[in-house]
Amino acid sequence: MARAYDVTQVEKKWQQRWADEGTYEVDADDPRPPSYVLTMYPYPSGPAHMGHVRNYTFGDLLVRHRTMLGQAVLSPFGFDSFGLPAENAAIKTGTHPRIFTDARIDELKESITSLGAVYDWRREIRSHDPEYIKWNQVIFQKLLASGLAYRANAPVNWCPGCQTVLANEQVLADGTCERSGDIVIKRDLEQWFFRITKYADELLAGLDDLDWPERVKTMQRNWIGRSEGAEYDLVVEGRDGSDGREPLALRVFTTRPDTSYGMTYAVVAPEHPMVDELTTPEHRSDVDDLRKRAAASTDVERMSESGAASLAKRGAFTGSSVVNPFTGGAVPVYVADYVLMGYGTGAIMAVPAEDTRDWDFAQAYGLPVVRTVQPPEGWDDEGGPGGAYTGTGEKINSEWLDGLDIPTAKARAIEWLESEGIGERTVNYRLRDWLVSRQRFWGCPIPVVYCADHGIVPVPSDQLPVLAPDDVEFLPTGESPLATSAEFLNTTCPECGGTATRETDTMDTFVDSSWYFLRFTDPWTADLPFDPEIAGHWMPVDQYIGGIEHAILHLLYARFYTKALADLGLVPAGLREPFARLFTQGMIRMDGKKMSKSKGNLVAPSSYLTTVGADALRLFHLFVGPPADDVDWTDQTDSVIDGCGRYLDRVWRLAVPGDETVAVPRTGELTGEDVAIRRATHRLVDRVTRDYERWSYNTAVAACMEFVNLLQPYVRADPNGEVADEAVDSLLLLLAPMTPHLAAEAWERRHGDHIHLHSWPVADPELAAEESVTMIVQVNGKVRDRIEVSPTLSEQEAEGLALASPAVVDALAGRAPKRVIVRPPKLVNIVV
RNA sequence: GCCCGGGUGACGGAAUGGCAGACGUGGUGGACUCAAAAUCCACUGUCCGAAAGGGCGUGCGGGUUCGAAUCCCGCCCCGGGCACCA
Repeated sequence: MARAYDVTQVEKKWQQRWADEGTYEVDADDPRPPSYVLTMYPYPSGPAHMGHVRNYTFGDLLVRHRTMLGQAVLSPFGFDSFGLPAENAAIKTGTHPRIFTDARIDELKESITSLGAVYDWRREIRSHDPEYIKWNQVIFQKLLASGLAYRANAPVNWCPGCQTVLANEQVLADGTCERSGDIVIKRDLEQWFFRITKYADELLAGLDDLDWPERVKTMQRNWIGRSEGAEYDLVVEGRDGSDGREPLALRVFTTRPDTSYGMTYAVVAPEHPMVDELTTPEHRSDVDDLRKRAAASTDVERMSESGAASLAKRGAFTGSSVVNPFTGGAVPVYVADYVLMGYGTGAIMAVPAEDTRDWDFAQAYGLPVVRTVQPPEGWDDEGGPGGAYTGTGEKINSEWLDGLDIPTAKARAIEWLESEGIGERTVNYRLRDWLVSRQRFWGCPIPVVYCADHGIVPVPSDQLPVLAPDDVEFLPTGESPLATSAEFLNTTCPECGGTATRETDTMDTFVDSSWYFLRFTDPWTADLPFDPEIAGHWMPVDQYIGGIEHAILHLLYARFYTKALADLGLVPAGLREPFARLFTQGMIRMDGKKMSKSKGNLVAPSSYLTTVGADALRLFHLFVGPPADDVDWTDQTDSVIDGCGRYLDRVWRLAVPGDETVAVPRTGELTGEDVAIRRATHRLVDRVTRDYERWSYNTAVAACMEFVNLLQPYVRADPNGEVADEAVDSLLLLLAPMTPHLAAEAWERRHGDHIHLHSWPVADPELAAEESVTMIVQVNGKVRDRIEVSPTLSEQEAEGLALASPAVVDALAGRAPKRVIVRPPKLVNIVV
């Protein structure tokens, strides 16, 4: 596409200028009000893709806009540079991950810069940088010292493809690995955890005050999964202690203690520690079979077998019974894999009448049903819905709870349990502690050693960072490659000097990304990860921008880390939330699928940079639709991008003096047309300013296009010089955050100075005020006339004008108005 | 199953109670040109009509209102998230 100006030369020139002049470098002592705009730091996978372009366009626009609004905008950039792709490349090609990663970073950095996105590069972070590793390890040790990091043996998620364990958050709903797609299996391993559950309540409550997309908050709420209920003991029949044996009770968790009278059996998870004790000899083989099957099956298999039909093979009777404390009656105890050891107490009271899973199981095993909530009429009739009833209703078959509503009955039941000492009110969370160990090389080493005498000993701070050695075998063995380096593995105990071995696991890369935004505020302090005061100056991030895919993982971990660091005194105690506002932009789709490397449907931004240029590509991303919406990349997209380039050419011709299509300007008295252009200019400033504030960039661009459509014939005919200059200058200022290169170059040619150092234009409401507006006149809601009226028209005048309109007289055809709705100056509606 | 979004011309979208379809893409016609490109101008929801003009029209069915793409109720479809969590 032939262009009106040398796009490449202009864009390179300004990218160089912004870097050389440090235009977007700010410090904490800057007198302007601080603002922190952050785009999620990327994993460096090579040159930027279209998703990056979209992401960084929004971020860059905000940085430039806020700077023009007079704020000191902190705009740092860094790289989430630890991770599996580099290690997999090392396994494949033998290139060291560091060399591989640094090369990818150079490519990404270069392509980000060529978009015209500006950052304070002095603050650049790479997670694999030894300085960053050191502070990562210091923080780990502080978490360890405070009990927030701990080592435990637990059934963990193992991804055979990645040859490492995964956090719960990294396992998808279908039981596969979010990264490799392999089916995740369970393994019992000794691993490191962060005690995120300690903050479950705060993580939940804190969401209320965040200016985040509602769906992200909902996803986090669901993930934390708080549920209130009660735990109580079911005494095992014959084991109440009266025969001299140790009393034995099964503790269950329920959110519906009000339904206790409907308990017709109890269930324990296959992994429950009491299974052996509960199982009688004649049921031993059934129970053992079930436990074996449960242990061998993956979550995928378990879930594929859900439904009443397959429930029969998923449970077994233990032969024991427990006593329902409410009724005093005994009910049988089953083992079934629909009860999970990891939630609540791993045992439940089963109420088939009011729980669908219990209902299905009871059907399969012929267990009785006792309703404790009155279902709606017809529920149990022939042809009625039948089954478990989980809705509201009056309590029945529940003795002293009868007639109550469910919430009241719940409260009464808990009061009774507590007064009898049988149980108590409890809160359960779905959220599990964060498993941070990874059996991989390319990550931050966990800075502890194991000593036979002293157990787990942190590596002394003067020996940090613990860095991975280069002499390792990059083979995916299921054990960290670090374990293959004898030099690394064997060390001495800092406590006693005796022989010790190092921890060879590395940290989940989500640890790195849980505090990088804090390090950005002060990456220079020598004796701390960052100065708490300076962090407090910039934090929280005023606007965080990223993809929806991080709705749970990164955003939840970063929130946890911020709270933990605040409690450890590393950031001001009052800083409880890292990201005040979050924006999640839509993804780029092609052929209905997300555009990504793995799907093989990438469109490279670089090809556009050399043809239409960065400004046109940026403008396209802003113009194509609301920022939060997905973008469909179609056959038409190139035409739209060309259209954006065409628009910029028109702006160039209007703005750069010496173009023969601009008429010689006139001075003196303003004509009606001059006033109209001036009004349009001020209205544009007002409208675009408001559109920026509400993230409506697509309409802001549309308004600018509309303005050029109006302005172009004006400057080509007989323009007033002052009016035309004000129009063009205002337009350039409004475009400056969107298409920075064009705006900067055109402005420099017009005025000789730097547009991005100018302040944002302000509309004069008087000049923007319309002289006349179009009033719609309707008869019975149908438009019959349009009348030009003064904006300050009175109701009487409006009605008079409307009734006098020939078109209205025509439409009324002699009928008398029944009612006249007058909304001056917009509308009159005559009802007959 | 549950929880969010969303459904408007050929296409991306605009309008959040008051002129539906701004702006752009595509299309059609025209100006300029020897010609093409570029540029500029006009038209472009649908039906009836030569035109003037009029009817219809925002997934479907109802409702509220002088007035509904917009608010309410019910349904259909599409996208996303969650899901043996007791």
